[in-house]
Amino acid sequence: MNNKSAILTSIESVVKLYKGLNFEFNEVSDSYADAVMTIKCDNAVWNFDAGIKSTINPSVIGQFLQKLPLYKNPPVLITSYVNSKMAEELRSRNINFIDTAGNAFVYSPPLVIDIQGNKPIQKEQQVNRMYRSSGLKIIFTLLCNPGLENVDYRTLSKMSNVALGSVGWVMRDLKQNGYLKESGKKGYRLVNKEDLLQQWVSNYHNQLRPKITLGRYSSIKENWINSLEINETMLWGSEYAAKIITNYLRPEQYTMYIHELKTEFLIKNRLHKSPDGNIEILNKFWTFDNEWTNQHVVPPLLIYADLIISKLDRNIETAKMIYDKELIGVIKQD
DNA sequence: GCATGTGTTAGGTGCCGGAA
DNA sequence: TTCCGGCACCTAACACATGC
Repeated sequence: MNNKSAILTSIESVVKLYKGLNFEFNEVSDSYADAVMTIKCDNAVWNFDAGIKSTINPSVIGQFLQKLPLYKNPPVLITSYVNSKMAEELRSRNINFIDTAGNAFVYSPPLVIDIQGNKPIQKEQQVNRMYRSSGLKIIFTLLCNPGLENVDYRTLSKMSNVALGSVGWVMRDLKQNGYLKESGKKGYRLVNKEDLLQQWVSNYHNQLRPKITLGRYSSIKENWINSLEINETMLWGSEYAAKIITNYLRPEQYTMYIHELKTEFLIKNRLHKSPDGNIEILNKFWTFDNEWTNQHVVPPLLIYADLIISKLDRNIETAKMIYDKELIGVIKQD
């Protein structure tokens, strides 16, 4: 049983406790929904397109919002646990959800379900190493460099900037989770990349991004962006990178990925720490170059992830453009 | 048989969260 | 605030495979 089926099985036993309502779940293999949830009450019937997620965080919400136009029925998020803060945010955005702890918000008048305050019944499952920071660095390298799954571990460790010892553990997890399949003479092949990409985006926000964030800055220079001294270790991410590759977005936030942030760089560009600044600097965690490096732009996967996390409509729209233009071709090569 | 390349793993280190 | 234990990650050594 995969993770989604396990969550669905738990949900089925939870919703039996909702008196007067009959729930049915039918798994589907659409590009947007994982299942169709049907609620019956007296003679009334409601259908919902369900997205099943192992966790809920801002990036998952972003991905969910990106797919909204595709849903045929009102959508509902099904997950293991939604904490009270996240539940409040989902309610405020009118996003339906049900979790395995028994919390739910389903608003489709006259049907209204709003159950709060239930705590998770079991401790979170042991997290795979592949979704820890070192694992996420390796997966990022693999997703950005198709065919790299058969290079030796030392090369992969250098490109991903993780220790050699970690590579073996992560590759083992990728095999165990069905993302790395033996393919005869060709060695191993990365499969199910679309799911892996979405998992990467979700976990990047929680696990890796906080560790590589160096801080927020503002510049005291007017028109600083035009006089910025760019060096070879600095790449644009998020909104400004999206502007460069799509020419669609007008950036309000500026995200830089820098290999080693040096004081001279800050002094030259007159950047100073500011919690509300519109310049965010993060550590560039990978060492490989690709076609985007010359344009001082991070790989599209990272731009996509940062835009999705922002949860802003225009950014999500741009993320979808980048997904369709730059990512779908790579992940469909199974 | 030796050199080199590769994957595995034991032990050390540092970080983080919870308890006092 | 400090201490402590658990955990993730890294280093370095080891074993094995391969090619000359």
